[in-house]
Amino acid sequence: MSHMVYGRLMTLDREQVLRSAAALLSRKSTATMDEVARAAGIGRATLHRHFAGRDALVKALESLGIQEFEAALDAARLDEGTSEEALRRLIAAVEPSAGLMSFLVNENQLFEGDEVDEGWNRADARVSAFFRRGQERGEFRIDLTPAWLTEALYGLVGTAAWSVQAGRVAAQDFQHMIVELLLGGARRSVEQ
Amino acid sequence: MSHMVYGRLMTLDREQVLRSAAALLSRKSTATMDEVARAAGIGRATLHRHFAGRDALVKALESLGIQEFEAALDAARLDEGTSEEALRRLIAAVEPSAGLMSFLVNENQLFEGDEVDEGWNRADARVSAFFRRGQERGEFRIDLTPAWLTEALYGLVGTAAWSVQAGRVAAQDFQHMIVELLLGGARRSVEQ
DNA sequence: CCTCGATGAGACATTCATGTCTCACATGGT
DNA sequence: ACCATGTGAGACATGAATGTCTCATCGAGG
Repeated sequence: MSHMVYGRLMTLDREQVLRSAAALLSRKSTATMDEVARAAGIGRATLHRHFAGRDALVKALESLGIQEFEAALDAARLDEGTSEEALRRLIAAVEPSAGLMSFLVNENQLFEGDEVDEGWNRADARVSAFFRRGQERGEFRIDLTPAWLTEALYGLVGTAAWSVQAGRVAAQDFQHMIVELLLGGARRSVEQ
Repeated sequence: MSHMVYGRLMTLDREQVLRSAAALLSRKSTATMDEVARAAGIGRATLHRHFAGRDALVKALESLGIQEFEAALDAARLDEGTSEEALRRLIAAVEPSAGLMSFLVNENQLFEGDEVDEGWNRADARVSAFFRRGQERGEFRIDLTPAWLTEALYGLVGTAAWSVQAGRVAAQDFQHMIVELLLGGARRSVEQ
């Protein structure tokens, strides 16, 4: 039998389809179900067999994105070392998922009042708590709220992912661009 | 006659319709032509009389956005005073157009290879040149490229506009959030 | 008061993405 | 060799947004 149980683990096929869908939709968020299928190298009918519809596909992508982001949060060990080191680890861990996250953030903006996936709230809380902790330690300035720093983090990750995608900045600078801007800003500090 | 010449100035009606369309589409970028019409307090047929179709409407919005952004660039007098002061003026001048700009930036991402409006290139060049000048003056750090700083500026403006819209941050903090993060970053500097 | 122009409402055709279904085919397991 | 399951391709219905058209109405200007 080629299918295993649906649960914490998913079928290899499903996983691969989801990956290629993420790659495509990160570039072209309005891609058709047919385009998604072609990109995955399968027929549209088969795509519909895996995912009931576009909504189901997007929800699956959302789960994947949340899962990857939370894995990045784990891998970053946000409570170890200085906040700066932790942030560098987080951005590094998040880089492979940046395109998908950018897509999902934009996608979530469309559902105005509707309830957002609880996973996002969990992730938001962890990021926000990280910034608050850094403030309490005296490592982050306190005139920028944790909520704004969290949003700015998402925004910069998305902007960087898109800028790389569009060829406007070098892919190898991804982490440096985000971390340096987020931490130190554009101003050239005196002691530097 | 209720119509004046179409040219540099547009009909008051047209202008107002465009404004309300900008306001609506900034919040809900997928709004229908019918919704746009209702929001403007006119019928769908009338909307089509003003703008041949959705594409024409978006193009008109793009022109409006570019015009407002270039006006903000003018008003900011980017070559007067320190780069920091100039950036503060720019963000202040851009605030009223932030929602529209955010919409247009996201919209432009959908037209991958297609040629972008030349107005954007002009504006991009001015912003990019501003950052480069600041680097040459020693006011901005040189390890972040002008291209990235330009993209980050757009991204942060859009993120801030959306965060305010979503009620996650206070509207009155708009300028401070963007300018401080963009200039100084989140790190608490020693001399502060 | 009358006329012209713009409008709103609605009918209508068209296009496109979606979702469902059928059928022939191939591949893998028995 | 046989059978079953998954698959691709295509036909088909559906719904939604778009674009076009007509017509009755309203209002301003002559």
